[in-house]
Amino acid sequence: MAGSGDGTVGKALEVLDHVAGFARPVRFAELLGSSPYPKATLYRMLQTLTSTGMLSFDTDRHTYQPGVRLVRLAHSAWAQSSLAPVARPHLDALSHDLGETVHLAQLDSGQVLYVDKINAAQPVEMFSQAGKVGPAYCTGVGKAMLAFLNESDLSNALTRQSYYRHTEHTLNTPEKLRVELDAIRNRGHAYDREEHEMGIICIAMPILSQSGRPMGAMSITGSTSRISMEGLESYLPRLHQAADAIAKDASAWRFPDQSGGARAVPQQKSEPPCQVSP
Amino acid sequence: MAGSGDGTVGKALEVLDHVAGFARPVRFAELLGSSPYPKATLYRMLQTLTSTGMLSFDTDRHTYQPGVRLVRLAHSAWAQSSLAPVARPHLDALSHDLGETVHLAQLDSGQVLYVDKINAAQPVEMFSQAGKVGPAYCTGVGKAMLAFLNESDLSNALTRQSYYRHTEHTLNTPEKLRVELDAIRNRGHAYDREEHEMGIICIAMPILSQSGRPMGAMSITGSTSRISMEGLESYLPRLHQAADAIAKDASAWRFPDQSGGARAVPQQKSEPPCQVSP
DNA sequence: CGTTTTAGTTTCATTATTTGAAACCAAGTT
DNA sequence: AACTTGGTTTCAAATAATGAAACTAAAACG
Repeated sequence: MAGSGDGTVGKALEVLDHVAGFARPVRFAELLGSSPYPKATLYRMLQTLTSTGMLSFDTDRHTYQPGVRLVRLAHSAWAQSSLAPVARPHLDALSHDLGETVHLAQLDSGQVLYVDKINAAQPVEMFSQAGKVGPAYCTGVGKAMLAFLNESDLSNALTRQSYYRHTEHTLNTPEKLRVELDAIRNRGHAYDREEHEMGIICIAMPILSQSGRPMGAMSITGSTSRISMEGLESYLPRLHQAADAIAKDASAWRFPDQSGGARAVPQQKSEPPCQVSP
Repeated sequence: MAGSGDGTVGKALEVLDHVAGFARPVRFAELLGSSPYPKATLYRMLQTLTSTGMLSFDTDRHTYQPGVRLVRLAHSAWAQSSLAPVARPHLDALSHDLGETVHLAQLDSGQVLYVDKINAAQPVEMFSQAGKVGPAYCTGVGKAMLAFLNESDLSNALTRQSYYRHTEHTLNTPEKLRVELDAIRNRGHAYDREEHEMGIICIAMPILSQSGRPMGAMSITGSTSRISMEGLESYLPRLHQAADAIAKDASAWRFPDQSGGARAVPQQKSEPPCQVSP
């Protein structure tokens, strides 16, 4: 999707992804070794990304890592997304009623991106959970979304899966997966029968737009030691209701204050209307 | 910092900020009206940003907004930052012991960027809190960090403040602020006496690196209806202890598994080692 | 202690990309 | 049907990115 064809900016963002992909601070030489770009080019790209705050450079350790500017931008992305903020109260209610862990995910270039999580047991889990990516072919939310993709998007997505056999239950070929997706489409919801991680099962449901496109998916997750698939299945009506409600809210949703007025000026930095406590 | 001088990538990121700054979906024409770039240029930049997933485009409404790819990148930024993940257990403990709300912030181009929050009362508050930005000149954490900046960074930061008078207690000139910062430097901690929001007070302390540079700041916040400044002040020893502990951990911190081995390859997309539940 | 490696930075002529005025197109309006 | 508003494409000129190679700093070595 990105990269070749998107000019200099695309390349720079590839480098950014590359750095982020290491999931730890990384040195120039390491990046160079696994980069298609020649020394000087990579060097200057890192310079640019650093000076723009997308990367940060540790002068002591000589390492690069994703910069804080991203956190700021991501907040804006999350808050404006039509799904996550709207879904939050529904997820809260669901998790509270059932006492189970609830996930909300979207599809991002063939992968599952978790955009929210309400954990029944532990208290908070911020970014450390939202923003994580996972495989689509072997998770409940992933399969729930894939099942409702149109053929062209689906075949595209299917080629992007690794089909790594995480457990003995993993559907590890596109063929097996397609059969499962057909079943999910008919049934309206998906299961994860320890396909990603032994001991973890879930029941998931897509959140569909009016046009039938999957905007996201939500799941109720449990460990086999605590709950059976039948137990999860008993939550189906409640899950269905929540998914519908979210779909309705998200579709209806127009951004607060679409007010016309003259040329609106963007919220400038550190301007009056601030909402954060000290 | 960014922008002019950073070539095409810098310009593209300026546009990204511009879109994010609106804090709502925006149309092309709106952006054009408040942009220094000519039509065609802006148009192509938006195209590029959209095709790279940094922006998303709503085809129905013809609006742009920050894209989900940012959420993914930000997760990586947060998880790798040497401060936030390390501080988390300390903040949890502090908030739990005291039953008060605790913030963790860093300075980002003269502004306060909240990177974590433990809320005593309400349960979860994810992204909606982390990633938010606020003013430095009228918040406890902001002043705590400013006070320990070196002169050149400080004078730079001081020019970037809006000095908007949020409340009657706001220090609304650089001069008044400098006097306060001197006091904070001597005292070692900062107060927010309803300077940002009436009814909200806090006590804040910087988290200093070995070299004395402020890596971040943390605060204990309360509403005047529940607690007095004297009440907050009684938490000082505990706050001091936590700030020291975080500083120590963050300084000592080296990224887990700096393991040598051959050329390490970045975690490729949807590869085996996945940590997210379904 | 001087030498060799390794890691990171800069140069500069070449090449490719970005730029933006203007033309164009497609909906809606009057 | 003519007009406006909002968005997209063109194309020559201007600008920026490229990368081989030269260079420098700082470790590791002998």
